[in-house]
Amino acid sequence: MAYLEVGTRGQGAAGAHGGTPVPMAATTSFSDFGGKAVHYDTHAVIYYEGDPAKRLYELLSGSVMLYKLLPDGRRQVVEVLRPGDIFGLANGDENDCTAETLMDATVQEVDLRHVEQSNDLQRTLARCLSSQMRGLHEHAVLLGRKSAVERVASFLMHLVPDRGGVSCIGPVDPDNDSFDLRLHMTRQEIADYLGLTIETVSRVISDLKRRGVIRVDKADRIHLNRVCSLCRMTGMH
Amino acid sequence: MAYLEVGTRGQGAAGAHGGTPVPMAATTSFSDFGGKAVHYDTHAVIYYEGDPAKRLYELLSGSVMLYKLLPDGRRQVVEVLRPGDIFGLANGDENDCTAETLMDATVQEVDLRHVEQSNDLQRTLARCLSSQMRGLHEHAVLLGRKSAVERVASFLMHLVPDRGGVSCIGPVDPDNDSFDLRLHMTRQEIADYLGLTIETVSRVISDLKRRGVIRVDKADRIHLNRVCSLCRMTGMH
DNA sequence: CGAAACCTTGACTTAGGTCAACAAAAGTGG
DNA sequence: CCACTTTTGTTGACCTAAGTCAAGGTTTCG
Repeated sequence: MAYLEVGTRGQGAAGAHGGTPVPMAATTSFSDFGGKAVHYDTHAVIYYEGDPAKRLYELLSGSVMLYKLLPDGRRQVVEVLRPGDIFGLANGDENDCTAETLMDATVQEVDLRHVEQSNDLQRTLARCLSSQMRGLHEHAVLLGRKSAVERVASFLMHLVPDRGGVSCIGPVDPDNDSFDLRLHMTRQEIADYLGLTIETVSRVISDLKRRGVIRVDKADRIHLNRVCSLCRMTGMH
Repeated sequence: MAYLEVGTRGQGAAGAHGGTPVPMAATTSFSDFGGKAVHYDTHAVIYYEGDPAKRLYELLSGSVMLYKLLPDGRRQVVEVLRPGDIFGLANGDENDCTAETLMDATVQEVDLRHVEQSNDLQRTLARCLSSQMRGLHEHAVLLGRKSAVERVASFLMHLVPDRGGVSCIGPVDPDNDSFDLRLHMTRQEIADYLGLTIETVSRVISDLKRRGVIRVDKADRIHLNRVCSLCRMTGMH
């Protein structure tokens, strides 16, 4: 296991146990408090739905999806996590989702009893959860009310930093409103995330291609020709 | 506006039934820490999506829904809250949803700055949020992967205490597996919650009636003839 | 190279949406 | 208490977006 302390985050305030009162202005992170960093390969399962929950996890690098299965095999990817997100939550004592990596990932694992005791961890937890909750709210709108095109457009827009949100200021260069992105999910994973079938996802992508909004260099390498056009297809403007 | 200080929860909150005297440490509630209890009438808006967030709210009694609107008027009800739930969360400084009562409701309102300072409130917050998060995960499965019948069946089952969950033990009396419930939502609200149209909700209910699974006494008064049958229609067994 | 996994496309089906009419409650005001 | 409007719910006829099934093309990898 090779892990580097992710530098950008927090200030290495003594990882002491229990409620050491840390000046909490800055973005404290789970990695600042005990636990260990663990590396997982692509498509590794970190835990299964129904497993007893004994740890809390913070994603340090890479990407992880949480999904639930219905008994007949239908799957819904419920969250796609990015570094800084927290998972492993359970109110009872069982994990409510399966957690699987989408690419190599490093994860900070903290014992639940430890989390229970630390005021700082609780505080960080509350902040992370409320942020993730907003994401879930927005995703509920996508799943409940958006068309297939709107779903795919929204999905792609989420992969473009600083665009599409409330604070979106439009293209930096008005003559070149393009962006290159990498999907770290297969068509099936995207479909299960967006509540569609693999065929519909494929068809929508082909359609965006035909309309000149995107260019597909490789299945997982997509060039957005006009970010603003795509944004107008999300149903949010 | 008449508000009484609701020191002890009006109805048992999530999980606890009525008379269980709870040890303080385990289930601290927002009402234990400052703020004021406010009463809202049926279909009152507590705040709008986009309003600056300045308070945190705990639902003490009654029922509140959170919803988001798309610019063209499509609505998604994102959560239906029960006593003990917390809302008013915002990661930036704007509320991400509109909060509207479904029936008369009493709400404990705590200033956000106050929440920021209290370790106990942060702890309570983390616990409530992780519980609500599970609900959102399950709802994502409903919205992304379930048929109309499964959605309505799941919705109704959620209104039956102690049934349908992992811990469901089946009917108490094997000869009488019935239950009476009251909907506090219009067909339109149910539709917007389940990601369906009002017509589909109406048709599914008529269909359940025709099949003898339920009896509709008044539009909002529904008698479940066979809870187990209904449960088998949720897609989860 | 060959197998397996993944992606795309076409032809066809269908669950649920749309539109429209009507029925049943629930307010409102005299 | 009764007209009278408004809101809410139901039902039917029809339509369409997305699902299903099937075939073939690409990429990846041992």
